[in-house]
Amino acid sequence: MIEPAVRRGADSPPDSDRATTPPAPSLAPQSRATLADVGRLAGVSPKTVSRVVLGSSNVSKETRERVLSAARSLRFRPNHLARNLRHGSVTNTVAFVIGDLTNPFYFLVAAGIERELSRHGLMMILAATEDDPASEERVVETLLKQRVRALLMVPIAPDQAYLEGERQLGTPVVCIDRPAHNLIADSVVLENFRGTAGAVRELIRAGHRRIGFVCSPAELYSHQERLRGYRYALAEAGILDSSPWERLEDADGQTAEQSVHNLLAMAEPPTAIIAGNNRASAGVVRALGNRFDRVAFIGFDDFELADVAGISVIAYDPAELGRQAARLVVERLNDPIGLPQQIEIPTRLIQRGSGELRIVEP
Amino acid sequence: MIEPAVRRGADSPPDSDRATTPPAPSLAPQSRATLADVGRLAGVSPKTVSRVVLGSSNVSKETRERVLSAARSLRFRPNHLARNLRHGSVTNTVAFVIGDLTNPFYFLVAAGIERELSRHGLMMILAATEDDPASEERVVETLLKQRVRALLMVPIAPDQAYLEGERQLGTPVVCIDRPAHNLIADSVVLENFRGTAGAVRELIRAGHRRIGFVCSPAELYSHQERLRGYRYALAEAGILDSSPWERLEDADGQTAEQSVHNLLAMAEPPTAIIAGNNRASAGVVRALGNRFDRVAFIGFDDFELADVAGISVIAYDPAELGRQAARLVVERLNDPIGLPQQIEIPTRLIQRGSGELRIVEP
DNA sequence: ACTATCAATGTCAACGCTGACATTTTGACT
DNA sequence: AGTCAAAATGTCAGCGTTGACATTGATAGT
Repeated sequence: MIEPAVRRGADSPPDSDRATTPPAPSLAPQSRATLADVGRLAGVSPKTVSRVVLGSSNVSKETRERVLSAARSLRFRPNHLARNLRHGSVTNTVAFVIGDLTNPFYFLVAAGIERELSRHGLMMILAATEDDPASEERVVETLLKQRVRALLMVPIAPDQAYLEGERQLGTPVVCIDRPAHNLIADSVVLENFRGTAGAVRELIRAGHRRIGFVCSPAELYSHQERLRGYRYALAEAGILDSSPWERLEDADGQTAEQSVHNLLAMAEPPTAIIAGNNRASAGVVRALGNRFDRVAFIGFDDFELADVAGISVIAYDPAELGRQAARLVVERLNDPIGLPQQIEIPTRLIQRGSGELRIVEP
Repeated sequence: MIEPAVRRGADSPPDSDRATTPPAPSLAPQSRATLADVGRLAGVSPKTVSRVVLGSSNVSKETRERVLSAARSLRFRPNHLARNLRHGSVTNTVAFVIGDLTNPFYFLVAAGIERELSRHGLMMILAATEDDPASEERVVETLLKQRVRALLMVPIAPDQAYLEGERQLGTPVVCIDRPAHNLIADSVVLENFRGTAGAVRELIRAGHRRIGFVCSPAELYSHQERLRGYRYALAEAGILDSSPWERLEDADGQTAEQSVHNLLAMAEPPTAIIAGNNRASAGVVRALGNRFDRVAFIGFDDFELADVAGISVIAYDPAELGRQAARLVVERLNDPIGLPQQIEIPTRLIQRGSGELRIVEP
């Protein structure tokens, strides 16, 4: 932890010297100018300087100009810490609490958030929990001490009840990608169910009956929903037990490749595979090595150059997810009361021909 | 712009009512507890509460416990705005000013920054300038008003002299990917020159003589260096004029594909192409469509699934770039004096066989 | 019993700013 | 010249916290 060191200028020697050492006004000031400094130079009170800075109308033209020139020459920059403290400790910083910073998905979400927030004069502070449930509360606590204006988070801890008090104090909390547990909060999620269900239906239509599903363990809401959609669409087609083809073991993002090899080694291997997230997709692609004539493939989440490789995906707009979440934050700030909303970001199947278009004989 | 609204509790009615309406102490407090509130409940002075919160030793065990329990029951959370103001307006927030949020490169850098900063109790605030030089100073100004502790930036404006005063006040400025203009500042850049020079040498070794270079206009330091490395290695091989094969026109990230088609339409088309950045790479891959038997290809910057597609790249670790930059910030905070450093992040050629390994007859 | 010492706690002011309110100045109109 | 409203400016306090310093009370040493 870096300690804040109070840096007063070299023209503030220890007390013993003060009486004898003359001030050195010619040197550039070593500490920041305040309203009072500007006022002194312009021959007005700090309050008048404040009025100028805030753009109040009740300042004579010549005073305003004198103040502005003094401010410029002292490089005055209003202290928002002080201003915010004065105004009830309300900042214009919104925190985005994210599990795994290296997942490109979240970055695109963050980009959407940043853009929307900045349209409303709000700034985004990014905090990572390293996908560690225990650190979530600690990170959030730190942010609240900074008096962030609102919280955007990808919930990772099993329980967000610790935020209840904060919510009552009027801090908006918006959950991203999955809803909060034990906390009334807005959330923005994907159409997970519709996404996989649609993909499965498409595969069924092409004649596939044995369809594999490679994903992480279904602990997260999003993955549960995707699994549910997959099973539901299979059930529609009369396939009531899909468990032989479910491989929910890619916890670390490295196992998906192996899962595919396992599936292909079955006596009756699947003729198509769906990946439940972008990490799993990468694993599947690695395992299949573009041999989609053998096994059809559809991945959840688009990725760079998937179009070149001709890989079909269930796509959506991560930036839109962020944008909507930020929009909810702004809405809640303007109108703290109101029922919590759950927004669903649409997904759509982009068919690029990675096997899923070919009609398969049963 | 959202106005900070002072939210005092419902138990603070207008003055006219105050005398008649009894306070409702049973209701949860609608405003945040302060040191004074906690002190009142625990029967001690605010200062003693402060001591407990700061972990000072000079508090008796029983007082400490009484205070802690009072703090817990009031959900007390120290106000860092006030604390920071008291301590000379020094925060623990470091800003990362970034041009284009959607470039995955910067996100990985940001991830590296965040991780390193958090090891030192610092938080990262992300601000985008939308690649607009004019907005850089505005964005930075806003951040400085918030009294960010240090600035990490990808310089986009042609001049950073406006930060000189701030530097003198002790705010570390570290530039990323390219050095600052007219400002003494640390910077962390890539081994751009060595990267392209090495790639060209490898192609020369394989027998290539006509090597194309597809990139954005060489306005940025990084691109200039890459171009320089490309030309230098060609000159080493006796090829003194490479201009016919230079296509520095991919300003928007969309033109690279067209540039490749132009190159291939030449009377003597290049037998190999180097892309100067990841956007250009995507364009080249799109244009060539994996037909590396026709034209060899090496891209600057690795990307997801480049290994699967077997595309050779000049790679480096973006997170390392961020980590080093953050390290510099921490170093400068601990030791404000010292010569500015320029750190170079190594690049290395990863040969995956996108044509560059095949020996070409001259 | 009497001081010296030290631990535990309190008082006060200030960090920089701005609302609420007070005062002074200006100028327009009798 | 005298009155009054409006405009321009100033005074003061307090946002929540914590250093510097003061005070209290207990313990130990003579």
